[in-house]
Amino acid sequence: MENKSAKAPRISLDRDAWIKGAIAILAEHGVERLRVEVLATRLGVTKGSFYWHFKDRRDLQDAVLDLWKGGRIRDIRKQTQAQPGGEAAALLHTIEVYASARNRKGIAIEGAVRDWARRDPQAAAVVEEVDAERLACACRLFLACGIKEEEAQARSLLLYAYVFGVSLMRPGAFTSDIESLKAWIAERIAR
Amino acid sequence: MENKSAKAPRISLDRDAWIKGAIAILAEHGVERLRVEVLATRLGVTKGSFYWHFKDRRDLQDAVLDLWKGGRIRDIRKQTQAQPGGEAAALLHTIEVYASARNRKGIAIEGAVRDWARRDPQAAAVVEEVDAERLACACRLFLACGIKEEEAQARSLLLYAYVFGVSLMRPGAFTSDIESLKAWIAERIAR
DNA sequence: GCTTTCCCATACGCTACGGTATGGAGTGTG
DNA sequence: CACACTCCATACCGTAGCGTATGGGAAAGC
Repeated sequence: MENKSAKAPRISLDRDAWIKGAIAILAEHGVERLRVEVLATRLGVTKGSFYWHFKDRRDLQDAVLDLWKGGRIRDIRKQTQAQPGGEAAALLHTIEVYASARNRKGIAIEGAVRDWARRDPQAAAVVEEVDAERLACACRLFLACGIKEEEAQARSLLLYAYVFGVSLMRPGAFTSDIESLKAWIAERIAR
Repeated sequence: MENKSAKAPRISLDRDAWIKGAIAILAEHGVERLRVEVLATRLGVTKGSFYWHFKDRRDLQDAVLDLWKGGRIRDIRKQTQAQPGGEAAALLHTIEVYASARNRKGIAIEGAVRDWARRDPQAAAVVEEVDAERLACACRLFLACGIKEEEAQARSLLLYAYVFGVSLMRPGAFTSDIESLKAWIAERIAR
């Protein structure tokens, strides 16, 4: 029983609200389940609204990729900026941020996008760009630590491959103290 | 125009043929696209046949998981058996096998299953079992190399996380000589 | 030859979803 | 007040896919 005077104050979604909702579904269920009717229902409207803001489903997907790409590049630059002398700490911090169990939502999105990229060229291109930026950022830090070019590149690749790798493993039953293992690994990568 | 005397000799699929076909689709398009009608068409029959061999779609999926699990466990045990003194070489060989660009089909299946595991508890359980077995196998090799328990565990985790991580990265544009980078990384993990 | 069993085809109902067409309520704007 | 613009609802069509019901042909056993 909704009172007429208390009814929803004409919310009026914009493109961004749709994209954010889409990213949420992406994180929870993957691209395949990112459907316009489902998303519309979730946002409390019908798909009639969707097709006013977007040309079609693909249009939404492209917007999602764009937003994600921008956010990731901004984030990695922020995470890897270090004052002179603090580069090693920044590296450990980066590993910590990406490999830790908090940041759940971000890891879920990351995984969904990477899976998406395995079949979609657009998504693959975006992932490649983001990876390149991240590798470059890490590489800069290693170089600032006095490590020579090729080794810096190798360590950067190892760093991100490891970080993304653990995100899709479940080393739960492997050992009692997973954290000390991760600490050892971080040291081996960064130093 | 099919000649009556030349028509197909009553092929008669069995459960295994369906499962193998399912794995092929899994590798190419992921679980979400593993549909019984599509699979049936691909095998040259209709879904009437499918529902004779399987209870439902889930039944097929479980069979796929079972077959994959068995194969992976058998494979990792075979890959990691080494004569005394050859353990370090076996480790490098393991990295090489899992991280190299050949073995494409296997990597594709691996990726599809891991993505599958992010939403399906059954798949997650299977992945966890396989991971545990692989970690244990690698750990054994490290221990045989004279590395102490905790470090062996850490290195094993690093090994597989790295290997699975590179499988979903595209470090193509990062450097000119990706192979020497991978060689450096393999050395750092194994020795 | 007849029956049983195996394997598959056909036909059906149902749901989910993409995309379009169209109307309509709300909010400004002249 | 008339009009236009924005945002959304409703209705509709077409396709893909799951699962079921049922029949039918081939091979095997009797």
